[in-house]
Amino acid sequence: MSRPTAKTDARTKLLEAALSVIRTKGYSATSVDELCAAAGVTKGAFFHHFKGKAELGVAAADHWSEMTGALFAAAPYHDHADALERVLAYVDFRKGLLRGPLPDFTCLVGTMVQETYETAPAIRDACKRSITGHAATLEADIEAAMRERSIAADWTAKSLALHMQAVIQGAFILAKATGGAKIAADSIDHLRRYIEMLFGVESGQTKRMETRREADQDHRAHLVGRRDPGPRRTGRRR
Amino acid sequence: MSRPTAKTDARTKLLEAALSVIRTKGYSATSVDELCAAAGVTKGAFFHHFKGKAELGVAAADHWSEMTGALFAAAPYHDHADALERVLAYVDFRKGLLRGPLPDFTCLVGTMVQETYETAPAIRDACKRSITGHAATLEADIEAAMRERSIAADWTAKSLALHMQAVIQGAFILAKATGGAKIAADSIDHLRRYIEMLFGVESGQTKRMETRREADQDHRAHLVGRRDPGPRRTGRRR
DNA sequence: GACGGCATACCGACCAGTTGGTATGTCACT
DNA sequence: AGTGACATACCAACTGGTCGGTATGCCGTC
Repeated sequence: MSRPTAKTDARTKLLEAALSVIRTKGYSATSVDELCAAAGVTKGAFFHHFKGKAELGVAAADHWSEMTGALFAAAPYHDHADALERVLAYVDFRKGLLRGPLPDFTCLVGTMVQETYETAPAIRDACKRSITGHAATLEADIEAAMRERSIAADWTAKSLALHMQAVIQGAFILAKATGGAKIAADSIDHLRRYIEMLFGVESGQTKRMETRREADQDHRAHLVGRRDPGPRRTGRRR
Repeated sequence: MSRPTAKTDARTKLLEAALSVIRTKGYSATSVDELCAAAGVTKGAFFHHFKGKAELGVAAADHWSEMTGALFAAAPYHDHADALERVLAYVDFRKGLLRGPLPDFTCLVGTMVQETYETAPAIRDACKRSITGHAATLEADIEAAMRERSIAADWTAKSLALHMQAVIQGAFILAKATGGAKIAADSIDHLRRYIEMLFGVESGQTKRMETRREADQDHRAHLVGRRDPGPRRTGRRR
């Protein structure tokens, strides 16, 4: 049924090329010819597998969802027994991904949706699926954390999960604007601090009225190998 | 020096058209011809004022900085005597801007930089100037708030100002993906709560261990017409 | 096990329209 | 008569997309 030519068929090569090229120059600026050249296939192959450029856009977003889905599913942040720690470890994991050239760690669908939200509904929807689908994988942990820590909040697990995505997407934009990842890492630090505060974690970070003078030094220390001593309390309330 | 033909010269019309068209379809997908048509001028006028499309991109970003700079400079959030309240009022102001069609309230430079960060350094730099320049206008208030509230933190006013921009930019992406502003408003709510928590504001929002059952109801109440009872302290500035 | 029939995967020349950009001209002021 | 502010006409390169063709595998039939 699907053992056509061999290992890497043209479709897969085109999809893989699309991720790389579109993340570098955007969707609109990426031409079909360039995509074919990058994938090492001909235009005939392109239009054999996709009805047009727009369909490739959708397929690329879906492919992105699969790739990132697998990456996050296999990531170690799930290992923590404590739900809140899983959430925080997710944030750390995202921060850890901010390495290498910008096109390698920024988000395909975040880029694409900005160019297509008004002009290509099919692509926009694929991007929406990708983002909200990924956010949904965080909801259970956030909810569990809320339960475990007895958090009664006027925000929902879903809204926090989406907010986390917003911060990450925004961090990518700042990174692209400044040409470096540091600014993105700083923003993710703020996100982590926010989550800690939401859940009442007393980290060594934000304290009031104490004029701690070592504060400025351990700026990034909290993420390299950070591991909270353990769940404060296994118990739940409610 | 600059009273050429009349009220709205071609350059200004092109710039204004650029804001609208680029925000709708992105920079790459916007053609010079379309820009000219939208501005009601000819191609000759375009290339008379700009060396090429890239130069228009830079000029559009600079124009955007001027426009938004004036908007925010004239905005009422500066009126509060309390620095923290100015910062929070800024957040509210940003949230209040989330009205009408998406292309009307989303950010030009946030869109452009995603398409040009690797291919057009001049545009990227103009976008960077726009974002960091705007963030810088928040720094003084944040710093003053930190002083007034005696906050000793391991984050800087600058990093918080930039984080606020990241959240807003990310919120725009989510809004574009979902086709609505609500998701962006929710994210800005989270941002507000974060700032409140950073500064130790005891708002009616996130409480722990109290099983408040009205929490779920007043979900959006806190921003529609929110106005803290008044400055906590008329206190000094610098 | 050779056969024709048929589908899939891919090739690459070609097309019409669009792209950013140019060359030249007009015209109102100064 | 020169200059800034446009307009018109035009172009070469590129755009997304088409189309006829080929190579190869799988199938039931004889």
